[in-house]
Amino acid sequence: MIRDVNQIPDKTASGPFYLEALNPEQREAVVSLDGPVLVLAGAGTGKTRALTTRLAHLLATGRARPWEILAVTFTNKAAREMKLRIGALIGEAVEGMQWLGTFHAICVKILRRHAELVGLKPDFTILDTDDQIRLLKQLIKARNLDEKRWPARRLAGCIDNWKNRGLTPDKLKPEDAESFANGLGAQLYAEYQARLKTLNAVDFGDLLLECLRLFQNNPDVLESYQLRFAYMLVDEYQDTNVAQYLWLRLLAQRHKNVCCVGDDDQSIYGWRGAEVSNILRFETDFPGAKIIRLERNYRSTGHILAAASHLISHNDDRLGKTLHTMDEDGDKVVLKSVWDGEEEARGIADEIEALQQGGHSLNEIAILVRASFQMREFEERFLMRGLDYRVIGGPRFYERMEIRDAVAYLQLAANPDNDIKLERIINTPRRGIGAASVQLLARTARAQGVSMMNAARQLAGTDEIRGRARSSVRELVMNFDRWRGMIETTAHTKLAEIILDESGYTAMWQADKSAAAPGRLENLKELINAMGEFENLAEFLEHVALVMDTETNEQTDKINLMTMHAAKGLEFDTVFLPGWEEGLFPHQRALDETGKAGLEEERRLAYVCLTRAKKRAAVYYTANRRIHGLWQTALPSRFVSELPDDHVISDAGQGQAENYGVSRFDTAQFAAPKSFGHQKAKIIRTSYETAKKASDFQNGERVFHMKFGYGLIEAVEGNRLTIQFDTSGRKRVLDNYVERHP
DNA sequence: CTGGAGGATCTTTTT
DNA sequence: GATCCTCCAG
Repeated sequence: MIRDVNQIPDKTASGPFYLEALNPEQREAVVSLDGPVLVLAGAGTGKTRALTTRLAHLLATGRARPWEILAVTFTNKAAREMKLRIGALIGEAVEGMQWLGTFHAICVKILRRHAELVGLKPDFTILDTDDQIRLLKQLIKARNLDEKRWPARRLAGCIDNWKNRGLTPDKLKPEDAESFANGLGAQLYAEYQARLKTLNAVDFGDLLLECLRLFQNNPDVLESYQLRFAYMLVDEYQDTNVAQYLWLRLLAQRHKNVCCVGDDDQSIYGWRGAEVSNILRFETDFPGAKIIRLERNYRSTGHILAAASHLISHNDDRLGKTLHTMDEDGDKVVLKSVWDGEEEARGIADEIEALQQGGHSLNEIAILVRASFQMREFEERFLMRGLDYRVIGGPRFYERMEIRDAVAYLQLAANPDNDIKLERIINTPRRGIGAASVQLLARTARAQGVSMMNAARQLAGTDEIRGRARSSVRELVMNFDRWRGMIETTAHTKLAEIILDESGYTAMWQADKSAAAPGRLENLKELINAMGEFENLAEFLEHVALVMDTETNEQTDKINLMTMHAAKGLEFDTVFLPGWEEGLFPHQRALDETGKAGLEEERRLAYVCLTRAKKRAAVYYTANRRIHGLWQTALPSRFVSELPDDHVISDAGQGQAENYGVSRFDTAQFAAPKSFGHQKAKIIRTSYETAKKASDFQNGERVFHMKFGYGLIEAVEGNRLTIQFDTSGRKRVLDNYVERHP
């Protein structure tokens, strides 16, 4: 949020009151209503304010009525917040904005209206990831593929990837299909899609793709939406994937009043299909687009902003922005070297206690980690000290096993033909219906073209299933028939209680002696509670499918603990950044799998983290870290050396670093750094060279690069080569991505 | 069909 | 080190 103290109202401002609180660039972003607009909004530059004001302005000036505006966000949280803030500006009229939501929510809305046109029934179900994996597992098994070598999880990843790129099975190129089971992936993908159709189901990726297909195959439908959406607005544009981009471009063709807001430096979701290039090519797609840069930062003090800006300047692939702050210099970014994770957690807990004693609120303190396993050490330490903390973006409520099971029961009561849900709960709790019986049900259902519930109803009366399985199947069918009959007559919360009770699901957890069981029972109670917020069962189930988080407006004072990714969009007075070590951050896997692009994304992550801090930022790195149960010597992250000396203060704690001698953990090449400041850069360079030897390429050599083709080396700096490529122009690449051309 | 033992695996995560 | 998953014996 913006600190109003720092907003410098422009004296020449005139017009509506809400424009007065904006700086000239923000105001430009608000009043440039016609034609395509790209707002490049740096971290902390009042993006959300500009964006919500723009929407309010559209409505207040009568340029558009609420239902003529399409406003898309990525998360439900962002959609909620936007709605709240527009409401604060314009009041009730915000309720009419029925097209404000996530990409997925908007697509569902459109798809339900035109389901038949894409071969679905309007009550199609939306699969969650569990269901998806289960289904894929069946398909892989049916092909007699080795499940170890080709896990369903990985196929799900591939399919997700393809869908993000807008690739339906028919558009898949052989080289794409190669990524799973030597090309079999393409066939499995096609089978999976066919299976979804017969189940009258879609997965998350399909919501976008099917909507896209609907538009492409039905020009009249497309036109009706193009006409309806007089103005379009997209938040976090740097996070859009290809499918979303195509969807937007199609809808914007008519009025071309599309406003995209984003920041290429904050693109941290490349690994799940986000294409920064969507920002880069905006001007090409929408000729005459107006580009507005928001570069006045209202969040961080001078040193923090300077450190972050300098760090991100190491990236080649960026549009380039220069952020300014009117704020004072403030504190320098603190750099701390510690022995290991334990000392790191202890040190941060100490700092937090000191801040707390100084009257600072814990709510204004955050710890941002690269990987979730790093959280444990902090949680243990905080519990020990009695410091309250909350984990942001941890395992989500609706993703918990017991909640998914319970929801599956409810979905099945609402729609007994939902085979996927039936398979999920048919033997949970254990009722003696094993794999063999389930197989039989599935086979019978398939043969007769009916749902498994119907097959179960038939088989319960024959001898094909024996013993306990048979009586259980019969009982289950009868139960569901009864529960279904109660939907109209019983309050949905009451019905949920009855179902969980009579099915034996509650009893299953009551009998469970594991430590997690009481918590699960609590969660089930909470689920019933949450259902009360909805009118009826159907409404609740639609919500569950799309909105995986629950709103929590917790007011108590707690330290915020989260991953770096979860921190995007948030801000805190004080931010602790532990674990800045090579391999952890930047993460080794990012480097291995996507090379330079991966490194730059990690660097953007560092930038996002630093710019979360308003007043204080502290970076920590350990000399030793235990990963997967093994102790490893850690090298300071290269990002540490990319922080500018002028804006950083090195602090070896209470001198602990000096007191440690060389330990059994130290390797010959690297001992824990003894002091910082001027020596910092040198130590790190040494470690680099041991880790990654200087290039043995020379100027004038001809080389080949996987992506850019053949080229001539023009310069060598360490392991970075500047190459003039024959067809792709001049690029700087790392030497391990090229090979000598004979 | 169920439960226990051994084995592989372990970044980030929204919808 | 911890957890989730698979396999196998009962």
